[in-house]
Amino acid sequence: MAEPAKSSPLSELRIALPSLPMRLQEVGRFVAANDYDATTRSMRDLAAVAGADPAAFTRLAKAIGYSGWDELRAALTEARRPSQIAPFSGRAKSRRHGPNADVALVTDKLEAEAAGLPRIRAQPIAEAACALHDAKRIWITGYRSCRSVAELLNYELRLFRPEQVQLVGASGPDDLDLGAFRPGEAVIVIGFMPYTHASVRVAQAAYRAGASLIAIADSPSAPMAEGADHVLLFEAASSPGFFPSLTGAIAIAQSLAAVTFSLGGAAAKKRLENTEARLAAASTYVPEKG
Amino acid sequence: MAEPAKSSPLSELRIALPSLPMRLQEVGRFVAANDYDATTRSMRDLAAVAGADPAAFTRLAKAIGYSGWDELRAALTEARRPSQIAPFSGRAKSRRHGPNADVALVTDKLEAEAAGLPRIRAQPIAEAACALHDAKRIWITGYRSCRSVAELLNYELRLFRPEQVQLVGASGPDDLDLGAFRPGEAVIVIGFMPYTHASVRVAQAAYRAGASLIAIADSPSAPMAEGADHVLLFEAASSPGFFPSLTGAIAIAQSLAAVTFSLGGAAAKKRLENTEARLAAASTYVPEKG
DNA sequence: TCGGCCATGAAACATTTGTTGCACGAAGTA
DNA sequence: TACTTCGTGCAACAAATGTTTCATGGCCGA
Repeated sequence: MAEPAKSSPLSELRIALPSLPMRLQEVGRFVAANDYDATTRSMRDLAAVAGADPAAFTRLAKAIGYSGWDELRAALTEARRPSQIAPFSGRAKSRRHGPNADVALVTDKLEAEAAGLPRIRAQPIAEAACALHDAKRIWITGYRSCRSVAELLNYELRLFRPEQVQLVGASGPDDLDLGAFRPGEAVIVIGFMPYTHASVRVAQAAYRAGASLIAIADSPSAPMAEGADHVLLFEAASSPGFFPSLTGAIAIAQSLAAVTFSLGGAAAKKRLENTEARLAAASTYVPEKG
Repeated sequence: MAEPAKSSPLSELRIALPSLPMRLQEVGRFVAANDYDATTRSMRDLAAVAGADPAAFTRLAKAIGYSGWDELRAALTEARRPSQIAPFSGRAKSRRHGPNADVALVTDKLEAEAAGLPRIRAQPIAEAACALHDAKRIWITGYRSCRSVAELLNYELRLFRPEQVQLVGASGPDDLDLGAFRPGEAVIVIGFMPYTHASVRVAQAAYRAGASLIAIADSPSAPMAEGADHVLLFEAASSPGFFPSLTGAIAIAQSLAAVTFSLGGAAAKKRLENTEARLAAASTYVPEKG
């Protein structure tokens, strides 16, 4: 197995955790979850809160390679120390090569992802949400990498409008759904350059059927945006040569879902609560720990 | 004289500073300048660094109204505690109603989405990408809303490593895949609170199989992160009452894919070009217009 | 100059801290 | 069953912590 990065004491802890005795695991989890208190409060205090023996903390520290709790705590303290340098901002774009070239690439990529978000316009999203709110039925389309955005939107909208939201092509060939569009329904198409024929076909079908068309795209001149009632723009192009950025599209999708939910009022809230209750009853989730 | 705002112990300290004896001023300034060490290291340690008498710290605390150094330190500790709520700080949640309430909501939501991005750490992503690069096979898991992230990652990685990347559960029940994990393979699990049992099961299976485990999660103490070789953190919690934010997870996924591609070098480039050529030949895309 | 006052450092104090030795009990082995 | 190993809680330990006391020395007013 590859040598795990010893970047942070927390990661060392996490790696060793599963191979530890049960009580030590409990304590370890507690430390990982409350690492701030671990650095500030005393071992006995922590033991009292965690409901464990103080000695367990010392044993935990030794089990993962420290000489004692003091040393582990010191490591945690250093890891938590507020970085003396700014996290991002005016970071010099130096060394394109060298040992940390990968890290620089990640940094660049993240910056590129973040750069597009502030330019997203809020007004069209709010208007599109109103259209969704009024729609008797909502169809969602996205191909290739945009499929993930479409599925997220589908998932979130179905949380509170389960019967009225549907992915195009979810229950058979897309073409079957294209004939099902009706006036009073809404069709969402997500895409960016290069545009797939399939998405354009969906948009055209929606237009012809008289459904209100919402396009989430990277350009107002995108072919799916032709005839659209609402066009929500994001910036896909980022670092050249790599995959286009989808964070903007995701942000739009989530905002859209949030506002639509908000417009749904008490009824939507009720539906969401029902859904969550059902999931909880099916014990889908891991119970939260104290 | 107006009672000064007792908002933070540091401000109390600064206010009282000028009226203190000289030595206490020095110590006070030292505490204000090194408040992180003040909360973590011991009084005697601080005294040694500051070149002052340990007793001076006790006297300082009493001089500004605390019962002793312990109490002052406790106050500083609480003031420094990472806020479990509202990294939004002093944002006035004004006009929640009115004509443009929806637009305001969109704006808030978008800001919340963007806020988490700068805090993503690049180093672990680069390390995880190396692990992916070395992996003979890559499994990807995500449930509920995280499924969209998993599918995006799957899509992008398959563009240049089609035979080696696979969604868990893509070709049958998840349980079948869980037994297929092998050492030398990589398993990516994406999730945030509340965590699904299924995702935890996948993580545990990966750990037991000796595969390298990469967790993309909202907390280092997430159950899927236990035993993980790499943990990539994003912030899911945003506007309360609404769906958690996935932009951070998407940004991480895309950075991960980009660096992995970069590590692939000429071979990966070739594969990607082949894939694109095939798509073009199938006339998937709408030709660009001049 | 004297006497009171306060700031200051050093040492002694009681308390709390992290650690370790020990005993008990469960789980595994011969 | 008898023996060993290991995990665990308890209690005692030495070290370190924050606090207090005391002695010293400088400062100002009488």
